[in-house]
Amino acid sequence: MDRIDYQILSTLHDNARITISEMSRMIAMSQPAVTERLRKLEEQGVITGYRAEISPSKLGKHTTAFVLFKSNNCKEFEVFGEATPEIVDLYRTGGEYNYLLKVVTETSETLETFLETCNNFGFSSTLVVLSTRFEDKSLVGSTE
Amino acid sequence: MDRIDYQILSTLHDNARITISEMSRMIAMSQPAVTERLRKLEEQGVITGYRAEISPSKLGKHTTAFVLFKSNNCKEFEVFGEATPEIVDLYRTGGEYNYLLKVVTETSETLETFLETCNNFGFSSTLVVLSTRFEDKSLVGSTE
DNA sequence: CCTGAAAATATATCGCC
DNA sequence: GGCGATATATTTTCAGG
Repeated sequence: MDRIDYQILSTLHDNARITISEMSRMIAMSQPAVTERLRKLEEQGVITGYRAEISPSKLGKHTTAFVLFKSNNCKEFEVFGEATPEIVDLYRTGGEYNYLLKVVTETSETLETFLETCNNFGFSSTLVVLSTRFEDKSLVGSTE
Repeated sequence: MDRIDYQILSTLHDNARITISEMSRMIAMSQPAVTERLRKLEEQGVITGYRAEISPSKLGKHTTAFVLFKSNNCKEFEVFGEATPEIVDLYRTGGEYNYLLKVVTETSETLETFLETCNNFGFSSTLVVLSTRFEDKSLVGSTE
């Protein structure tokens, strides 16, 4: 993992659909060499995937919240988490609560319905997101 | 936005680097038609970007935490948030705290240093992530 | 590990329905 | 909106340093 690998990671973090040819021009290296480096970064698990970012509001999902959760039946709760489309992220945490969920719903009413379902599994505390300042800041600094 | 648009979104959410030709085969539509639909989805802001997912641990970042924050100088705090590479996500929230941060650091020691810096801006409460069950579940159901 | 060249794919841009 | 055809660009593959 040298500086060129970091440049590749940084570039793909900004735009995962860039062509390898264009990247190879940006970083002044032949296109087959970039292809091979990229293949290795994927193989080693440094890059775990590529995803399109989709605007929740354009899909009618206008409410985002984080829910702290305390469950005493973790297996059951995780099955529920997997099966529930509103739960976008699911983290196991230390401290008073044992789960943190990111939840995306259509309106605050839909969020309320979701939270009522949650009450079947334990105790929760909700933080409503008013706005997102930024998300997914790059882990690789521009000069690494 | 019909069923085909949802198929395009779902496919790109799973793999943002798929070729349009391959997508056009999967959804049985001509390549120029898929290209045109994709162009419109980007133009309308339904798709806001494409990013590579990078494994924090492969970059030596082994600690993730969420930090609840109460600041009484929001402008100052947001400038700090932008400038601080450890802060990966920054949300404005309602309730007792006014910010929620996702923080990624190398070790728990680096997290501690970060939290000490934070104390200059207000009061915080930290939830350490033990493990991530899943992240970025698709907002578009497979049959929409 | 990288380059350069050639063959196989993919994309952009037509005119047409 | 979508299709087919074609010109341009990109990716894959591989011999050679």
